[in-house]
Amino acid sequence: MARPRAFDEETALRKAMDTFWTKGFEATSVSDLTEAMGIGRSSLYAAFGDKDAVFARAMELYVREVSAERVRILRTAESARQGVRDFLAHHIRVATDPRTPAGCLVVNTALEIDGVAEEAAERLTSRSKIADQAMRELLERAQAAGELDRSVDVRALALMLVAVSYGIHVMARMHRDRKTLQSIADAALAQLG
Amino acid sequence: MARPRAFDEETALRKAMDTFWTKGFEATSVSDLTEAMGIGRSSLYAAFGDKDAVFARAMELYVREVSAERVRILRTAESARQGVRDFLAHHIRVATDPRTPAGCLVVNTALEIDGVAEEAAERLTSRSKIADQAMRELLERAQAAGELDRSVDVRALALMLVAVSYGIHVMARMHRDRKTLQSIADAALAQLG
DNA sequence: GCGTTTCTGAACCAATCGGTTCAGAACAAC
DNA sequence: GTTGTTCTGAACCGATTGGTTCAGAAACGC
Repeated sequence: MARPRAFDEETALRKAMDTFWTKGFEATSVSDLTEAMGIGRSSLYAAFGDKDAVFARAMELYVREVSAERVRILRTAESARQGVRDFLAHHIRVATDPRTPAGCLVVNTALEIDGVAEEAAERLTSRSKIADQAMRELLERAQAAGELDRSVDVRALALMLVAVSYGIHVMARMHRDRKTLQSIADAALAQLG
Repeated sequence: MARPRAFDEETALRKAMDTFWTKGFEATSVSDLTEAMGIGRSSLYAAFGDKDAVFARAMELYVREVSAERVRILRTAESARQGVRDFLAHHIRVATDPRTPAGCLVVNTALEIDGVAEEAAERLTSRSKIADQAMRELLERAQAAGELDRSVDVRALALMLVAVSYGIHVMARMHRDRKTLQSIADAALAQLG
């Protein structure tokens, strides 16, 4: 029995996510946030706490909607080749989608926040390990199935493929040319026959 | 016939470079700079102009000392395999050197500055293309010499290897484990037989 | 309608931001 | 030592930062 919130929390959070994604954490002021989210200052503080909390919630949203899909792709893949191809294609699609900011929020902030906020960096690190692990397990399944040679170091190869996805996001911030990024993914795929 | 500068410009610039490298452009205040450089505020403005100019000069220094060496490695390599190995090894060495901040100043700022400062982003982009080109030319030489199969797309492979180097810098900001990064480089090298 | 609760916009806070000014110390040439 | 120049530290600037407060509008159950 009270006045209901005039804005949808998730909609507002999505706007905040876009802002952080585009400008980075440090360059985004609370005024930038309230403007993008279309809410007042006090509403923001009442609903979320402070700027750090908004960022944490925005990152949660990103991981839930974007990163999680990639892990799903790896876990449900029927072959290493198909899984890696779809994994990289998803990275490229998000990185170059004109409806969303360039690159990847996680990669952007991983490079920005370290050396400043220790805890946030650690959260990111542990999150990134989930994808590392999913990639490694996919390659191990492929090795067991005979798709991949027993002699290859799956841990190293898994991390290398994840590194390529990071590199794609860095390049997406520089030129944002879909075809170029796709050719990079193809070159990486050559590793899998 | 005047009072000489009490600080060495390049030494001070190197300190500024480290600060930007560690904290990023936005998170670094002018006070951070003067403290790290060991000079007064007005000395900084008299000698360099403003914060943006200090950053530009620091970036110049980085490119001159760090990036240029990588291009040299690629241009003087005797084989694609040796060149790429040394190229990636240099990236890893710099990214994990305890005497310098983690990662790569160019990669860090490429992700931070875009969408904020257009011109600076463009300068970075054109700089990065120098390394792209050197890598491509190395692979083309290898192809002409028969080291690399004629069927491979050298442009794509070159960009893929550069993307791996970017990915290595992202990972260096996350964990900074030299051995892990080296194994990634080894996995990428497998592409060259 | 009423009363209660919660949200909201605007005013406000100290602190810090990038940037400027200036009086005087420090040094080189003579 | 004097002169002429330049560097330096500190005080200062308006603007903006992240964050708080509060009076009143708005919406619910009744």
